[in-house]
Amino acid sequence: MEKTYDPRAVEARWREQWERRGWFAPSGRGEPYCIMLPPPNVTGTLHMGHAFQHTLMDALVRYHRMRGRDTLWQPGTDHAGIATQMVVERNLKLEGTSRIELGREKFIEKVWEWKRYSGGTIEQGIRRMGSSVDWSRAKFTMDEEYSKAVIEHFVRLYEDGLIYRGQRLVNWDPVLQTAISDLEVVQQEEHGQLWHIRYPLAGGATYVAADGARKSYIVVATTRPETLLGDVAVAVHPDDERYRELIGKRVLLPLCDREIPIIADDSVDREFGTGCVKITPAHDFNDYVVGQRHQLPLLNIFTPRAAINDAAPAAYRGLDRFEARRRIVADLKAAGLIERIEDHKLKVPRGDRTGAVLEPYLTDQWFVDLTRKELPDGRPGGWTAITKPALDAFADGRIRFVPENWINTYNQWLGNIQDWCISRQLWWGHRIPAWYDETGKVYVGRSEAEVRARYRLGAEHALRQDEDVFDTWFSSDIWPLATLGWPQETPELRKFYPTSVLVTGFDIIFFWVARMVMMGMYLRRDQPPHEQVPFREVYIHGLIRDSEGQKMSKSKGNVLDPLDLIDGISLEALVRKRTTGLMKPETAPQIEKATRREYPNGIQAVGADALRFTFAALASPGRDIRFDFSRAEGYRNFCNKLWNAARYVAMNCAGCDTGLDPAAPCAFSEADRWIVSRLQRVEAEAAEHFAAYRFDLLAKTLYEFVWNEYCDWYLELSKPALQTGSAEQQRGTRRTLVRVLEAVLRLLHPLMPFITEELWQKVAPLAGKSGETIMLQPYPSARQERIDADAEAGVEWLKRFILGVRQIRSGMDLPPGKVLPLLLQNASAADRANVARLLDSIRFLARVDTPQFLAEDEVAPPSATALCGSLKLLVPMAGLIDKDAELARLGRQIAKAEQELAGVEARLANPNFVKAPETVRQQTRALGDKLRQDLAALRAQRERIAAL
RNA sequence: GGGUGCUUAGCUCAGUCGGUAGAGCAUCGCCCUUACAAGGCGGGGGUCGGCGGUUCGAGCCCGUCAGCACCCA
Repeated sequence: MEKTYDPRAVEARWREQWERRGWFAPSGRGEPYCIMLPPPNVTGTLHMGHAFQHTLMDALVRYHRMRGRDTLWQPGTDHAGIATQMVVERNLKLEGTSRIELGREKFIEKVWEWKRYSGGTIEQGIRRMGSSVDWSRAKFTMDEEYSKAVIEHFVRLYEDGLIYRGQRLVNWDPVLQTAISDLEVVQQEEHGQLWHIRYPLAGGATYVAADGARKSYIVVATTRPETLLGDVAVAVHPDDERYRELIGKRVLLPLCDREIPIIADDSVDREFGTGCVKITPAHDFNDYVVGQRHQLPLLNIFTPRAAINDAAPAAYRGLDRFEARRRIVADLKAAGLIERIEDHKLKVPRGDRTGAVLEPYLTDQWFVDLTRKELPDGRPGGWTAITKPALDAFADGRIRFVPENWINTYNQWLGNIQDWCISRQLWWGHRIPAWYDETGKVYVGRSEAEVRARYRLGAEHALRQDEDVFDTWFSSDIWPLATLGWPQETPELRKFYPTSVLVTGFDIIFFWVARMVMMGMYLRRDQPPHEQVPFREVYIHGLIRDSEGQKMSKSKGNVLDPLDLIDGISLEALVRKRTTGLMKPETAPQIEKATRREYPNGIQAVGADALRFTFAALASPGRDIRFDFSRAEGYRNFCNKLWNAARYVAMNCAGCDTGLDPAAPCAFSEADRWIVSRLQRVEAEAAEHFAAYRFDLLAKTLYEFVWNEYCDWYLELSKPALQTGSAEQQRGTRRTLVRVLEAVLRLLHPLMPFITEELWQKVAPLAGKSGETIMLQPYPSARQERIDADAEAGVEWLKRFILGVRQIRSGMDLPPGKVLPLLLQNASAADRANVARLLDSIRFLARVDTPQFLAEDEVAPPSATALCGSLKLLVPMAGLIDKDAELARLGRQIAKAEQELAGVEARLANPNFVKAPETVRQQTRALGDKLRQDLAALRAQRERIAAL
């Protein structure tokens, strides 16, 4: 074996083998366990969030597979409507053409081309992480079968009366020219202005304003003066004394020569601006509601690109909305109608993809009803049939969140949900299965043929399919169903639905989790209640941020590519990667500088296992992760540690008797029994941590066991045993060495699949295990009867003893290799027995001669001292030890003990301490006694040395 | 405005049932000891954000203030 672990070749070999042998597929035996991979964008690349998420899912899947469950990890990709269409449009622009120029059919062909070109990238990334997904079942949301399921989904809801088409205000992206979901709107606080505009009263009327002056106008405050063209009323609060007399009167809308009414509505905030607000129902969500209440007309003044349309006065037609604002403000100023302009902070809605300012826009769209209790014909409405069950599933525990407090977020959102606009004015996606005849009458069905047959429409009856496609989430909401074959009642669907756990980020609880629950349950409502839900648990993980806590983004230039961490990357290549293709090229120098500062030597390869282990170790619940590269380096070192431990075991056990023959007796030392005992405890902890999704504690437990116990102590203890032990003892130690290591490899396998597989192949035969892969071996579980309290106590004593000698050695600057004489004073019978039993270990690990016991009345020579309980360890000073150094060392120890004793005594002195439980009081008294004894011994020693 | 989370060593974070604080990295000293220098051994480093309360005892429970982050309106 090489001296250092090199992940590259090992990883490539095993991931190829695992997949080729079909070991990722369900075994067909055992209780089902299923995780649905959140389908990534088919044309995307693997980012840190995926890598993190995949680590956790793969750990779960490998764990349960090893536990004998019939395990399916269902992979696949999403067509990601808007995102993909935008990328392809950008590419077309570079080629000097456009979507419109190509036409729908050719454009879609281009998208498929792009998918074929870049579609494998993310899947390769997933493979590199070691994810054990069942590739043979991989699905794509635009697959023919999947698309059929999406259509079925829509048609069924439609037939149940839960889908309607209507003209409503939606969030409109004027750049993409499509409706987008509320969830895709980012409300950004920006600096703007508040314009105070005079609206003259109609017919030359006047009134006495609040300041006592008689005025012929009222003042309306607005952040969007251009929408004035679409005003249909001015509203005041009904109780507002200032304007009471004006209610029912009319104003003359500036620049438009239209008269509009002054109405009273109690939604008006009297404190905001002047207390008079303009009402523009076609361009503001609040105003829309007000308009409905007062039966006001809807006056749309924008084109789909948000330019002024022909409903506005001729002077402004065709102007872009921002230009229109400038012109309108200028014209109002010229007319003396601007009273004042003040700076104002406001929330601006922007599209999360384009960054464009969105418009509330009046369009025909398709909606899923999620709010009605009952349909007019008496059937259940969307609230009753879809929303309420999705709330109930969590309330009654059929699904639970981990960590559970996410339930609040979920309930709050679902409790206030609006109907879901599912149509998008895009070309890439599932085209809505609705057809219109010449009169505009709509027919919904699974295909045009079905529609014609069903409604008896002959070929002479022209039908035109709806141009729009579905919101992507309206297809991924049936992911757990459709990937398993729904609407067919397939064996897979019966076996794996409901799935076991969904692993995802909190940012898509609304987008995806809630919608899968709603639609999954609705479409399975004929099943028993526990079988309807799409998953039993939802594990919500944090977001991966950079080391400064910033979100990783291309534009910030702080993105890390998981593959670069696995493979390593030079500084120059990293800088190039981060600074090319920026939206704002002028930020490149800054990004370059920051990158050179943070990674002056580029990134050294750590391998997939170390990266996975890092993610697991950082996966504390309810917390975002600041990705710290030094942590990954630490776990690369851990891989190397494990590798070298195995190397040691191989060197000492390969070709030797490792106790496989049951006829040959083994003698197990205290150390052997200790490490086996500790292993049981670790195995029990591992099971707990998996059950609680505490990957961080799991990683910590295993790390500490391997490094601090198995390597630091057990391997060292095995050395004297193998050098000087009897045949039985050597056999016992070799057997323990290989068996504990073999178990450790299985314990670690779900987190670090590659290195554990590689080492297992070498170690397993020595441990008498056979099998083609560690993947399919049982996960270790604790055996109570192997816990050995005596051995644990013995080795703890030994560690204290050796630590004492090492402290003397280190404090005295004595070379590690130098064999020291050692005297023991004040030894109890137990101490004497321990020394006798563990003599070889003591001599080897402490590097001392056989210790000599001092008789009770014997005077010790001047020595450096350490304590092991009440036992005093003495290293004679003659020729070895520096008096001043030893005094300083003792001084430090005394100070420490004094400080601790002071605390203990303060507690004991508290008169109320009698209320503490007896065990605690006894513990505290014992601690005080021990400290006092230690102090006495240390002080006496200090005096003796000082007197020299 | 409503909600959630966070604040512990220089940095990144654990801390279970309330019993008197831990890890990794960094740092300092000694050591290339035959598994591992990506290492070994030892050390230093803390007013657990502030204040108040409950308690014999608070990093942990309660209240309050401050700061940071995110979500919703």
